[in-house]
Amino acid sequence: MSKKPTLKPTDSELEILRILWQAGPSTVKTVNEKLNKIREVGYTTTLKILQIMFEKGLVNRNDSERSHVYNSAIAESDIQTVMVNKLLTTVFSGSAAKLVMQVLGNSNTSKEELIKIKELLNKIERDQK
Amino acid sequence: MSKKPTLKPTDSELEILRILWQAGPSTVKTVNEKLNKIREVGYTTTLKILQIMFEKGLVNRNDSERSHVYNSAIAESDIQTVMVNKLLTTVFSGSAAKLVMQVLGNSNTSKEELIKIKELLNKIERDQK
DNA sequence: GGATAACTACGAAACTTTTCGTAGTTATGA
DNA sequence: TCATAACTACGAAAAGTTTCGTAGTTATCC
Repeated sequence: MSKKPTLKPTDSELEILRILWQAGPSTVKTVNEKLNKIREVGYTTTLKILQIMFEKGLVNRNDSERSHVYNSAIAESDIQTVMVNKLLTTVFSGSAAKLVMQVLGNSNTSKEELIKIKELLNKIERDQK
Repeated sequence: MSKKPTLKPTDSELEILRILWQAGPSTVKTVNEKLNKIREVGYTTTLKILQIMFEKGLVNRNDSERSHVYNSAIAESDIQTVMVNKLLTTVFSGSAAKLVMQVLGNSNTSKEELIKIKELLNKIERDQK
């Protein structure tokens, strides 16, 4: 019965979602303070976006206390899946390999991470047989 | 002296850029026809977006003929770099490994692609030493 | 109780993006 | 040449996003 969220957050919404994922349930005040470590933004601006996100179903809200407590209503991994798939189709014509090569070729990935990735590759190869 | 493009195309702009990358220099008519294979959109809508993109420097234009010919002014790889980096920071907290694992875990990648990726991994490992 | 502080709600302005109607211009062909 | 087709230009409406001012409500503390 609850409306399913858009799963297409705007940039501002994503910024707030990241804060919530990292911090867990938070008041507007807290979110706004963390936002202001990155850039200047008014309290009511943050409040408004949180309210819009609540309407969209992107966050849920506990208003039993005077200071309402907001929390992400969607898992970080869900957003990651959606956003990666979007990037894949819109910018890499669906080629996962191209995307992966772009990432690996362009960033500094630690040895440990590379090993993890290689293990995953081996696992996928095994499963494909 | 030419203005440098934003490198932050909107969704509609990206859609058109993809068509141009794939097809090369194209008239509005051609672009619009290809767009309409995906979704219905008016001719003047496509024209308008192309004109805006021209103003932004995202595309260049040859208007020596009556039918102006538009072409992408930025390389596909440049957009790929920008978009991947954006995704990395905004959705994966900068962890390339997480992103790669998401991609590999969630899509059907061909054996050949997997091999290519593994080769790239080996190369990076070698270079790191 | 009354002033002040800490909140939320509401509404609207400012911007950006998307869409398209309409008018004007140039080419084409009967 | 004149009607029609194929374009571009212009402008503005529609929709979405971002921002914040102002008003109202509730708690706190003297």
